[in-house]
Amino acid sequence: MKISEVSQECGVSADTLRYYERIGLLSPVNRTESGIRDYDEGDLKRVEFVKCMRSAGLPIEVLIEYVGLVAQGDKTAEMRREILVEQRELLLNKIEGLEKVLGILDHKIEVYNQIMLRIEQNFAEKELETEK
Amino acid sequence: MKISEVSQECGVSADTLRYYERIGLLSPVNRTESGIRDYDEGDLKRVEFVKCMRSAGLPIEVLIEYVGLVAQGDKTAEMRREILVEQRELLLNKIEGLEKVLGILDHKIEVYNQIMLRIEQNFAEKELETEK
DNA sequence: GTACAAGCTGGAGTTCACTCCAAGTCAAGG
DNA sequence: CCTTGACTTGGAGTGAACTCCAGCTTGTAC
Repeated sequence: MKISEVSQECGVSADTLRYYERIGLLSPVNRTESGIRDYDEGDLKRVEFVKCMRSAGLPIEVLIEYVGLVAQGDKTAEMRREILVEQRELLLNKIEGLEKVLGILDHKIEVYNQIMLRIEQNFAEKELETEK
Repeated sequence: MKISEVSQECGVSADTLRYYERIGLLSPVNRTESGIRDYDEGDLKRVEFVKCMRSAGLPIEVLIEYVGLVAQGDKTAEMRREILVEQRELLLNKIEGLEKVLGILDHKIEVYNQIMLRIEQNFAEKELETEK
């Protein structure tokens, strides 16, 4: 599978895929003899994982550390778990913060709805007055 | 109230407060005759609002548009409501996305927990073997 | 009244995460 | 074979949102 196909499949630009590899966020991908990247299923999965975690705002640095630990094998499992637990906690806090803001927005919208209603009523009253 | 106090109170740096004012995200604050900013309750509220919306990732550009409309008075109420509704929708989508990722993280952590458990068991078994 | 902390301005610098570019190599169709 | 489009690299550029700085003025404590 070549880079353009992975890009299409995963919704990640080819530039970004190369960038991720360069900074060590994706382990080096196999190449054809002429040097063109040839992604396999495992690569696909790793790309999807990174994409998913990035979509939740996990910093690239943390993910680099994580994939570095994966590369070091089983003995780093505990450290990886700790990273995941920490990021989970941060994500939960973030979601809770966003939900609060969502509530505030909902409230503000409700207030605007009331205002719009009153303006409409005012308008209707004026219509009536004009008819008199 | 001077800038350092507002900064303290709202958890927004003085630099950021000046920056927000410069780009029109906060309406110009009253000054003492010598030119030093003197924030009033209304300013405080506006700062809190901006801080709150920014914390949820609403883009500065959108907020500038919004506060611009507020400055234009009642006739822009409907437009403001539309902005809020749109941003509410975006925020909701974002939260839903984050919740999905949270679920994935939870699942991954659970898998790691199983692994850690197995490693511990292995360890215990080896201990037993050594005792034999 | 003299330090010195805090305020001001315009502009430059920083960080994060890409994104684009130039210049060269490679592969498939006609 | 030759064109055309996709791939390669290293490095430069971008955009969002601050953050810092130099050089100046102002307010406060002793």
